Amino acid sequence: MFIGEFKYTLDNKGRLALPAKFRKDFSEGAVVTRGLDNSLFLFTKSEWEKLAQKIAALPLSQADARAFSRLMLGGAMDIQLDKQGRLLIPEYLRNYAKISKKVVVAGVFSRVEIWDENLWNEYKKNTESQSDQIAERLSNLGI
Amino acid sequence: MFIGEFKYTLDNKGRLALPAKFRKDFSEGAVVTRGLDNSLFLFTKSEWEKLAQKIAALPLSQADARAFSRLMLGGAMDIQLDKQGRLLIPEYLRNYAKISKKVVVAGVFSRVEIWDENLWNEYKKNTESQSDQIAERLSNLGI
DNA sequence: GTAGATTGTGGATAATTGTGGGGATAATCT
DNA sequence: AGATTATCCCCACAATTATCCACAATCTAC
Repeated sequence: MFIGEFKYTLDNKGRLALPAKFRKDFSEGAVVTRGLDNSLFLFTKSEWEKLAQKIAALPLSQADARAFSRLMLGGAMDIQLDKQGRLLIPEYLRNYAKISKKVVVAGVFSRVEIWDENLWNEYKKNTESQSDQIAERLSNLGI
Repeated sequence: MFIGEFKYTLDNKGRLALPAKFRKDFSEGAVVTRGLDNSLFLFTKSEWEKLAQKIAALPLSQADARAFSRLMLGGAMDIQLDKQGRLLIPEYLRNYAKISKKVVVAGVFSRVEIWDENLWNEYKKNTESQSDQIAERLSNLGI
């Protein structure tokens, strides 16, 4: 299970270090693909297999199912860590996630998310303020 | 399993390189045919057999089924890679997919799709913007 | 606090891959 | 038949990518 939030900088070859605790889980390979809110998802091989099977089972005849599988399967990429525990993120995924230099790596249970630091901060700010609102609304309900 | 998104340029003989990771799967030959959304589909021999069986089993009485099998079966072509892992796409398929020079090759699980780069970008722009639908589909799959 | 190990980051070198072209052979046209 | 065109096989080479090594900063253990 992946938990925690870590900051890294891409070197000028586009390589990204993973948190040391995560590395052994990816020793057999990793799969990155497009995630939500301009993030990237990183799965272990076995988690990915399960997901890919489900996506591939969607009907070819439906246009939006095709679009979805093109985004997720076509966007996915098999990669493996180098000896220092780094991975090279393909350019098109870096573009998708608007990743420039500073990156946040976050463990979210069964997957790892990769964010551009600015987007991450922005997103956190928004959700934090939202959670305040939610709490307030809850308190109005007497909780 | 084919995954990933790769960019190539056709040389002036019309040859298209395949991603190195895909090549061994096509060493026994490949089948290209008309795909959906103005792309071309590329199958391994064995995947093609399976799909062709399914299509052939469609009821001849339905006009849609006839049209679909003409599209896929009629457009299909047996080809094989040269020693550098390139394939020569027949002209009528290049025309169908509006392929000119820059090409995107995308792995989508059991098939490989071949797109003109411009059409691919356009298509992606249209689908990426529907991120809420993507989120919904992902949560349906348990992500 | 000090010594040793670990980790983040940067480069150098070696291997692979993308792309181009020449020439031999086969197919097509006049 | 002869000429023209297309197709396949080989080689070549620049550019990209993977692999290995290096080192400073940080952390851990005693």
